[in-house]
Amino acid sequence: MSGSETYRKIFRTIRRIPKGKVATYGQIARVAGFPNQARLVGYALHALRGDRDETVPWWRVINARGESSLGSEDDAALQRGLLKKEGVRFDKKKRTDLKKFGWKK
DNA sequence: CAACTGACTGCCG
DNA sequence: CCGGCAGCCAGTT
Repeated sequence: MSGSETYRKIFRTIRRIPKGKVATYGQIARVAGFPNQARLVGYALHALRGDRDETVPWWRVINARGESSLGSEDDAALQRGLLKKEGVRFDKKKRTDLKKFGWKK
């Protein structure tokens, strides 16, 4: 179990991301109250993989480069698919424009 | 208890 | 634009 208070704040923040927008790990961390701890966000989401009960839009969280940071290209493709369904576009390098689709808090 | 590891990031060259 | 590197944290071994 990873029901720590820290993770809850992170999940709560991720749920605020509006549909059709994406946020970076670092941004989530900052908004949740943990500046410079992007990795912590990555951890929280990684733990989420086993807990499907948590309704968190994990696919709206990407790295600072604007691309999916998932290990396998397979999962990355799935994430892009979910985002594309919400209107987020990716270029041929599989990157998205954070200036345009980035979540403006 | 120390060493590893990983859904990250900013800085350098 | 891209690879390399150190800082950061929590959960595992």
